[in-house]
Amino acid sequence: MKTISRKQEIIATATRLFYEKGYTAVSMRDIATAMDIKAASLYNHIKSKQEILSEIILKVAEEFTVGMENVLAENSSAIKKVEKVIELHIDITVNHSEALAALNNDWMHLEEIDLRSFVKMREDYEENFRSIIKQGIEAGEIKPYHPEVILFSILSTLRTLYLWYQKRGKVDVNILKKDMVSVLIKGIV
Amino acid sequence: MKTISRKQEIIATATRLFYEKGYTAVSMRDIATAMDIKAASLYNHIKSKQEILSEIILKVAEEFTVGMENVLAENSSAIKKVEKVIELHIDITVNHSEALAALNNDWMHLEEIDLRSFVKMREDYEENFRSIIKQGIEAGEIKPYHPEVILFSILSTLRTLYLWYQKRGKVDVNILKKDMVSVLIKGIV
DNA sequence: TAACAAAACTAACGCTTGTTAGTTAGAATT
DNA sequence: AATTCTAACTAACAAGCGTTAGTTTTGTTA
Repeated sequence: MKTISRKQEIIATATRLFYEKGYTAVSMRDIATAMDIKAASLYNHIKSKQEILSEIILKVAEEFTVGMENVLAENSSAIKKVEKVIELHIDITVNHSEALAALNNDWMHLEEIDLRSFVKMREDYEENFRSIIKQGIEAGEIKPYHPEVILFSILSTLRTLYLWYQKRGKVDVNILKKDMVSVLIKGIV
Repeated sequence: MKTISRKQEIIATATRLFYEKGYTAVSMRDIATAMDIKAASLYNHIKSKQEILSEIILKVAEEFTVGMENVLAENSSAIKKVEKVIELHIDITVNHSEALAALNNDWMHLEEIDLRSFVKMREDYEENFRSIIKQGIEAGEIKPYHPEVILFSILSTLRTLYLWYQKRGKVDVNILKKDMVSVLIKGIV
């Protein structure tokens, strides 16, 4: 179906514009103009502006959820799992850096089920990460700081990586992973 | 002058709403309704919606600038300066947690001189922080990681602290400072 | 009590918003 | 050659936007 690919073009264009100015500051006419068509034409391919936002955000949110489930399923130490989570974030950042702006800044403009579903995913994700850290502390692999502070510190860095990755001309992924794992882990072991 | 205090009430109300939904998603009518008056009445006290945004953002941005200048003026080790910067962020977060949402997410909706002035302040701030880290590395106080990665990691955590501080019922400031300094510094020394 | 300033009001402006209805040009399929 | 499908178009809608002008209410001071 050609419609699907055209729909993906719209979503890609919107993702870029949302990254630059935020969801509410971008109009359907802005998106259309960027594609050299009229705003009404967009509705041959998408149901609403809201649908664009939820496709952008939920697709990436599901990648996080699936990635976290894979990490949890592993049979390895807590520290190794933290490393895997860091690498998961970096992989997603590299592939969807612009979508992450919408996920981080515009999720509250989701509606109804989409909003609830996103919030649930995010809470579960944080809870899973928190339990990995707690297990690491119990096992003596991780220093006994307040787990909340460790969680917050690592997650903040990972969540805003998309801003820096864009700004400082896209470093090599493997070097980035090594550096980030060093800086984020060395402080807590 | 009563007008000034009324103006501050408007700014305080707008700050809260901008924190919840973002600058562009909040209308002048929203702000007015939250104050139990009509939108037109706001204009007895402020020039424009834009003025509200720039007062919110630039006031806090100047606190960061002044704070950083004080840190630079100190005669102490690089590590001690990094500690002071961490404490500066925590103090500002505690006092202006909602304004920081606008500063972080809506600065791009500033116009003209205000936008230029903000961007300049932020660039200078980052550059000053970067040079503290570089000096620490040269002096052997800080591990020789890529300074950019250290800067990014610490600054990301500090910049999103306002989100966590709101969510987890406002911890005691001094405990927070001690914990954050531990987690953020121990990893790099 | 009259005068004054502060701060609210009503009404409206021109413009932008997301979205719908109906139509048309071109390409693919029968 | 006729039909169907895709994807664009024009035109318009009702609602909401930031803002202005002019007026009225409210509270303080002379």
